Amino acid sequence: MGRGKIEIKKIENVNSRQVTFSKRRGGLLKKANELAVLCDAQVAVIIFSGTGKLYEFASSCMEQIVARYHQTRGRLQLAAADVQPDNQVILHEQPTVEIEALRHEIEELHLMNRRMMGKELDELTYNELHKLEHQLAEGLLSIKDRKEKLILEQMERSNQQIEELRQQARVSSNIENHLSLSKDCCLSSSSMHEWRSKEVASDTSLRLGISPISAIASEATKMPKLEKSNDVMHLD
Amino acid sequence: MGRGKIEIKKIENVNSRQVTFSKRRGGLLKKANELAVLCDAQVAVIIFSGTGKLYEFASSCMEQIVARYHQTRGRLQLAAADVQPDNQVILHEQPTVEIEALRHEIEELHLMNRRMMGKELDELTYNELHKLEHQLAEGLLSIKDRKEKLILEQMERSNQQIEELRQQARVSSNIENHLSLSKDCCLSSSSMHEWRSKEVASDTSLRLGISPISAIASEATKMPKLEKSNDVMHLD
DNA sequence: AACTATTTATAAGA
DNA sequence: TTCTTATAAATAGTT
Repeated sequence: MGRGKIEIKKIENVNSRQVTFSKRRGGLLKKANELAVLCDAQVAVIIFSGTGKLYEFASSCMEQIVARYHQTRGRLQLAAADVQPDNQVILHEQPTVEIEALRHEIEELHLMNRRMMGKELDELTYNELHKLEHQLAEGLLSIKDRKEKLILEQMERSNQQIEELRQQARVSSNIENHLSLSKDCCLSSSSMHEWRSKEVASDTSLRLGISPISAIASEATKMPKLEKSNDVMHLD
Repeated sequence: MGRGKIEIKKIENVNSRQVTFSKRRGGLLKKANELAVLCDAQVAVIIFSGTGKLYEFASSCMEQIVARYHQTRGRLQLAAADVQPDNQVILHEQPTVEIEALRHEIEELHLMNRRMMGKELDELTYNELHKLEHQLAEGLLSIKDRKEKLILEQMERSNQQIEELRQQARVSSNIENHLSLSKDCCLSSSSMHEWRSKEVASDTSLRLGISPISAIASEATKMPKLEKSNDVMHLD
């Protein structure tokens, strides 16, 4: 992508190597971010220049991504080692040591979770608190967006259903009956909380734990308010 | 780079998200390699798809690059990749099972973390989203409170210092000198982010991973705004 | 640091 | 999925 094609081998001219590094580094980090955002992926990039300077990108916490990498990789390595029992197995950890490490990681993740819930903040610096706040605020927005999307989808489905019922009613000339039915199927606050997105709902989603809310907080579950009134929602 | 321009935000259509992920993942890994070769840099890329699948590139050994990253960051790597040649490597059946269980737990915690950051929400029901939102909102409040507390504490310390300096100034009858000094020690936006709470700050707090902002996003670190002007803050 | 001629990546469509 | 192709982006070489 330039005035001429180049072959991919080390650029010998120090100066143009430096320039190219600067340009392509920016390009790589930008693309890493785009991939993470567009595809909801977790992406980490670490770059050390020839002179030892560090550049990095992490779509979320670098430590967490690296930890996840180790944890995923560890599993793969173990599986591979089980398949191919070598004579030299020095890379294997003693199980108790590995268990210790995993427990430690679990502790850290629990701590992170508690902090996201606003607990155990005492040891964090102002700067860290600020980042945490920023991240939670972003997460909150995504969650609100997703909720809104679910509502609108359900709305659409309800409308379709109502339309079908209306047409049936017209055919059977029994209007009152079906009107009372349509009242039941739309937007009661008690049924709202049971909605699921069509395809993806499964048992596992429950197991994968939204952290338990305190008993008191869960009592006061509120009806979501729809800020934007939408044409689709007007049933007439 | 395609038939049309797209904006960089999460692709909602699951299918095209998958396709784009596949294409861009390849592109990113290719470019990572090119940067490493052309510019003689050390490059590592870690990608987790939304479904948890791992993809990676490392211009040399991933472990080595990550270790160098940690070293540069001035932290020890506590991950499970600790290799210590042991003479006593007895594989019991039970530990393997326990390790599997621990890893499973870690996966769940990672998932929870990502969800709190507003990722991977697709499989959650409306009800679950609502609880999650509520919890995050509460957490956010706690964090804001804690930040405010840190600010007020710092404020108080600054005030004391200023008072001391004032008294010294009065004693030495050299007022102008100390006034200019007091100006330096209060509330510059650049120093704000470096504040630490007095007793509890420690190295370990960093390791416990508040997420670093993405390289791109981190350029635009903002000054926290103080919504509430407080008497304590008025130094005169 | 800018500027472009080109190459490369990739979005949309088949 | 994989291929194709029109178009957007990245960037090599130049100013």
